[in-house]
Amino acid sequence: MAGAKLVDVAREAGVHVGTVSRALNPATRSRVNAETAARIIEVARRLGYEVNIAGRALRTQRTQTIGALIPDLANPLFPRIVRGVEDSLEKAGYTALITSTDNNAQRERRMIAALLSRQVDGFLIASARLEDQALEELLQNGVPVVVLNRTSANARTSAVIADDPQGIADAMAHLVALGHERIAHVAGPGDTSTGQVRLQAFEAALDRYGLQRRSELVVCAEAYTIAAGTRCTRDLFNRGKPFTAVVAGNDLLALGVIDALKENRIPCPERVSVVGFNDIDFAERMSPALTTVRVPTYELGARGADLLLDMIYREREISTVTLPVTLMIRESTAPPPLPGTGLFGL
Amino acid sequence: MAGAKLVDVAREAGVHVGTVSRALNPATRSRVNAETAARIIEVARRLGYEVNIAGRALRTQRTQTIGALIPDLANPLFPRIVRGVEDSLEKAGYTALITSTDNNAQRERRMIAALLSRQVDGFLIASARLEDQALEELLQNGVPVVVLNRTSANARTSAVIADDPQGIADAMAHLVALGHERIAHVAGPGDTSTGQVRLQAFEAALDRYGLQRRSELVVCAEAYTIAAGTRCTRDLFNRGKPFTAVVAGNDLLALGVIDALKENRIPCPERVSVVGFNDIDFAERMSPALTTVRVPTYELGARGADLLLDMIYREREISTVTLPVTLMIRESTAPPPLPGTGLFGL
DNA sequence: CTGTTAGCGCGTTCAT
DNA sequence: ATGAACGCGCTAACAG
Repeated sequence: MAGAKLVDVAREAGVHVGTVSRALNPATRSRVNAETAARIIEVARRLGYEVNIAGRALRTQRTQTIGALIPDLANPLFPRIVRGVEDSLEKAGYTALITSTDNNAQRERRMIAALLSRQVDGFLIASARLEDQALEELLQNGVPVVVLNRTSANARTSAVIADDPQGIADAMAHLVALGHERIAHVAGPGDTSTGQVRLQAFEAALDRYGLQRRSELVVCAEAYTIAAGTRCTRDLFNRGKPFTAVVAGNDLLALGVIDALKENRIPCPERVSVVGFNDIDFAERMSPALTTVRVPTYELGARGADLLLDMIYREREISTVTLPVTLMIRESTAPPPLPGTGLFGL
Repeated sequence: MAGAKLVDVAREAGVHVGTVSRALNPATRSRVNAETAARIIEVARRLGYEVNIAGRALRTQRTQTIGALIPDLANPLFPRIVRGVEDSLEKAGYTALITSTDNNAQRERRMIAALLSRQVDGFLIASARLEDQALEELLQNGVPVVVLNRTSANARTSAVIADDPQGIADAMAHLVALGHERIAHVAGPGDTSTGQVRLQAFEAALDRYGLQRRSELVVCAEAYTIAAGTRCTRDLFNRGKPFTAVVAGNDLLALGVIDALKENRIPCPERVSVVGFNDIDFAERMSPALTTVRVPTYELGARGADLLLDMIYREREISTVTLPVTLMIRESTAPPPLPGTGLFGL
């Protein structure tokens, strides 16, 4: 196990290092006599030889390592994505350097520099903003990048995303079918594609069902966190416009909404329904169990990694993969209260 | 940004690469004229020079990268630990290669091989088993290792763990104070230190309070998962011995216990109280909010990383750090039902 | 089919 | 204080 090198294997097998290198690499193995190759492989195994990736990297300019930028591992959405990434990468002998960015542009830059320094072969970025300077530079320098979950304004990025418009459309159809007419939206941050796209889909649905767009019923969160969801909902209350349902930009925001509701002793879903987005782990165990849009997170990560490997090896052109979503109806949505019993005497 | 090398900086600064190397490394900077050093640093900055870690690694035998073995990122316990690890490492210019092992010994071996191949400077292992062949080999080969959360039977391992005995003792004191006498234990896997230590602490508490040890009220889970918790609780039911409280080996098992209770329409905490361990994110938002033992997870990761860096740089001797825990009393525990109204007519 | 050589980018020794 | 040269482990190119 402890560090035999090519030269050790070569000496032991009575052959030269070049031959060993060729024998051990499946791609070049055909260029060496089958019997000697077999002997070399056997010796390598016996000596516990493992290639030194640093040495190889210096020569091939490939580390077989990619960098993954994750906004916040504590958001249960991301561990699932990471898991998909890992599984896809492992098949190709790749490994991921995973870093949390905290949605902090400065920290993100530091992380990218650290990863670049480690000669990663490409980036998987789940923390992209619509206008993303760092992402822009990466692209400019021809670094292979695949954006996950969110997109950027830059059209030249490959991406794997969920069908957000469909998800919001399904959520709205569900609420309208229940009888809701005054529906609020706690949108994700405006500098993320998910924030904007879902907001647009929300407004499109309003139009579709002939419901009035009310700017007082839309509030934009500064981050995808529970605390932000709570703050936004308090805002909504302060505006004094009645509503019977809230579509939240994601599940954490939805949990924040529910917290604010509890603060004000407003029962969910009896007086206000709440819908989330992503279907994070434990969403169904919350109180109340969260109605939300399920995103195939594992697959999202796996497909993203596959796409990136394609770009690294085959210099494939950019492409966007959109994954289907499913509305999960649980306990946080119900028909609106009867007129006269609802919020603000609605 | 795009790959300036030492030689580029040297040419631009009208000086030789050796000098540049010395000027850029804080440790050797004193050996070079202050003015030229300043000029070199300026040029490096202007050219966007970033050290090539692969090149450095080949020379120094150090990659400034460590490997982290995590059983399951989807268990909210671990993202917190990882975050602590990241923050500590970043201060030292280190990065972590994070891999999920799934508690699968074979997968763990593959991951270790992949990390070794990448010349990681050390390992942070949160997936240790009591008898861990792979860990044993790492230690044997003098690879710096710090074990997190769990320990192994091998005394030569440095470790950062929570005060499990105290946590269980607190949980038991709480249940006994509420009036519980028939307390069951859904223990973690017997091949983990956490499983064994918590079980022992459970039995010690039974003795302390003069309660009878009943083997029918102890069942050992095969994994730290919700599903395993549910299966174990069904087992408990099948044995037909009454109990009014369950101490679970960790929070996921506790959630499984609660699921099994719901299956049988047994209200928690009215008829059976449940205590978990770890205080994972969202534990307080579950239904019912989980009474559990809080472990300082972020600090656990941060201290572990510090310890590992110490071992790498100062070849420090092995040591164990034990972190204090806190019982979080919430909604899943309550006094036992009155005799005659309880489970199995208790 | 295999041996030989060179060089990836860096840090360090030795010499000046 | 700085230049020159070497070698870390590996693979690619070229001979033979």
